[in-house]
Amino acid sequence: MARPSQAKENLIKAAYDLIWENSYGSTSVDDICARAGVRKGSFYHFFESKAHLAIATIDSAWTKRLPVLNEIFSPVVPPLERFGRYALLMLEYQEERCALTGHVCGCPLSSLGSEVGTQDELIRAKVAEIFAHHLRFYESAIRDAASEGLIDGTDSAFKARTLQTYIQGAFTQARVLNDLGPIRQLDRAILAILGAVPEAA
Amino acid sequence: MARPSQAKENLIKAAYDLIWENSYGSTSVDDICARAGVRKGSFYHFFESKAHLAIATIDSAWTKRLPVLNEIFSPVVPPLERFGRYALLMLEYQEERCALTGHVCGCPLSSLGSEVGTQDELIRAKVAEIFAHHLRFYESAIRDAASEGLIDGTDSAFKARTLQTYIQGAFTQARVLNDLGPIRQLDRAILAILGAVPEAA
DNA sequence: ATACGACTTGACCAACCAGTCAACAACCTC
DNA sequence: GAGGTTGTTGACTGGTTGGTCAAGTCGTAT
Repeated sequence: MARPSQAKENLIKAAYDLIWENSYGSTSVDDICARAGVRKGSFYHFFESKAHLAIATIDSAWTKRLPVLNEIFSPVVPPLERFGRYALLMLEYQEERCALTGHVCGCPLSSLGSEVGTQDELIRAKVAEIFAHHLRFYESAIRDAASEGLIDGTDSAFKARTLQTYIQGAFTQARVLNDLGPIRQLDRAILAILGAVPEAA
Repeated sequence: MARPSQAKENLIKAAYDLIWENSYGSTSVDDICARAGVRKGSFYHFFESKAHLAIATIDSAWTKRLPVLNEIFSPVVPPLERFGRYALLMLEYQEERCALTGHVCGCPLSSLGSEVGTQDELIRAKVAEIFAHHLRFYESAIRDAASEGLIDGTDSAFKARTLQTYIQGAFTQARVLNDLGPIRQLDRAILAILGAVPEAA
């Protein structure tokens, strides 16, 4: 039935890389097609618009990220250590990207969401959706940490939101300053925000 | 000598508003000229490129913001109250913009810096410069708070950086979620991050 | 083997993009 | 009021933008 084709996957990968490294607005459909080795006609066979590709890109990235988060934030892992592992993973991703592109690229979701947030409601909502998923991991780890007496347990939801806001800020700042410093401090700052003594690494 | 003209100021104001509300990439020189009521030829009489206008926009905004910060972060104001006033001002700005545009717009510097950070080094560096200025206000207030015994005084520089990262995250998140919530929580979260009991408002 | 739908191709479009330019108008100084 | 500088105008360019389309190609289920 289906004629086998890697075009769709190639387009998603190319778009993800180009938008992350540059920006949504400065990445043209032609750029994406060129990197993917796909003709523009095929692009519009798979995606009805550039915005729809961006959304597919987010979905694809989330599908790949979810099992990783499930592992890191597994209830088997000591609650505070989950954040340590998460911070380390984020640092590794950023270092890898930075080595590849010569720039600190920050969070692809954050950058994209901030760029088009006021203009493309579909993309904005999709980014917000993924953020909401992340928040659940933070909340769960914070509640577990509180129940083990590792941190103060009042208003876990507020702590989780604060943490997410901070993490998002770290990525944005790293990109703007073109400096991995904020990502390197992620681990320490998370523990500080949670009010934990930094010995759970 | 100089023929009086408001064109330059109009262009800066128009660019500031349009880029803040939308994005750098999606704001064309024609758009800016149209809103400013200025012909494109005049644009290029005052600015050598779109990027140079963006930089002039940042400079102009900073020149207007500096005396406000000097007042809020005056040594005359109790250290922790400075953050409270700052948070309130930020909320007022955001509410005003939101009412005007129908969207939570976040921090214009942050959004712009994140968008073009990997592509335009001049703009990126200019945004980073303004961030560095802000950091000094935070550091000073934190040191003052510590010397008054209001908060723990170990590693004020780290606390200031953490705070700035958080504040930046709050703006980005507010924009992406199209929700003033993160800005409304600014006051409380800042005090929590500083480890202060929330009674200095 | 044939037929059908999934995929590909390259040419095409109108709109828009940042930036240019030569001619012109208004102001200030002298 | 003459002259030089500063600001203004609108038409122009060459390239790029997101998106379209008709014609073709290929795999596969029957």
